[in-house]
Amino acid sequence: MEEQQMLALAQEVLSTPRNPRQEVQALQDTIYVVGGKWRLPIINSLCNGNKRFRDIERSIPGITTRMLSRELKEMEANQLIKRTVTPDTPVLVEYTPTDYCHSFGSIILEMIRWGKAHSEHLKKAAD
Amino acid sequence: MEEQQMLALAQEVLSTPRNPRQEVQALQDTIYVVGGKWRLPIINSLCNGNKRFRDIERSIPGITTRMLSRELKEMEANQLIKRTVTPDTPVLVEYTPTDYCHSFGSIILEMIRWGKAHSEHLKKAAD
DNA sequence: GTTACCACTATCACAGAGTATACCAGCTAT
DNA sequence: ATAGCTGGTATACTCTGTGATAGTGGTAAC
Repeated sequence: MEEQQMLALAQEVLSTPRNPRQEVQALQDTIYVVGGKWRLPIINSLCNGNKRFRDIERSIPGITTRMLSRELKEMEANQLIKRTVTPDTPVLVEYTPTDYCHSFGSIILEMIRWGKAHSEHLKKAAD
Repeated sequence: MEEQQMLALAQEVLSTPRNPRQEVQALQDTIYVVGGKWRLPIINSLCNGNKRFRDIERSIPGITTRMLSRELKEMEANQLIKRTVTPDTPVLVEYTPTDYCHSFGSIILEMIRWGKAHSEHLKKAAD
């Protein structure tokens, strides 16, 4: 990415809203799509290079096999991920994020940034 | 904000993760705090300048008085907003976002960006 | 005097998100 | 052979976030 583009992005990101109606709709759409406790952590895990069921499971504290299984199925149906089975022995199942899936990257990064800042905030407040 | 700072921000936003353990924790913390259907739309509405109960309500499609009331109360308890009562006649109640509340700005903007891009995506797919 | 706005609160009810636990078939290393 | 890995399913349960509906007390306009 070029410097110019990055500046433009930063400016757009930081600009003030223009059309509240449209923007609240966009916001609610996004909340609907990434809603729930597990979508974004799963996408994050996949984008971090985890491909196999148990690896993804282990990378997300607190998730159960049931929830992971359910979410992966739904995300495959929604074209967010691709499931590939290699029928060697032993069988290998791999989940890979699609381009569409990668489009959540900025949201996830902002949320990680916020979470880190928040924990710093709590540390300081503990003094 | 200076150009230098903005560039640094853009670079940080777009950088690849380093510490997956810490980052997944930060992500889950954030999801916990902004979880639910209404938090972010309410914060967005407040940041757009809405102060009064009915104004906020009207600015968020689908929300009920009950949910708005509940969320506002909890957000006040969590120092996200300030509630000010002016006991003139008629009584005036105003909700204003705290600095802490403003810290969600980047997340909201990214989600609005995603939502807009998503609707463009759907329009194109309709062809 | 009745309609309507403001700022809510109360009660009831429910789907479905999420949890807990157990289990399965197939493979593999010891 | 038995313990452990992989990639899941099945069953049962909780629980809470959310929705629907109604109502309150005060003010003000027509």
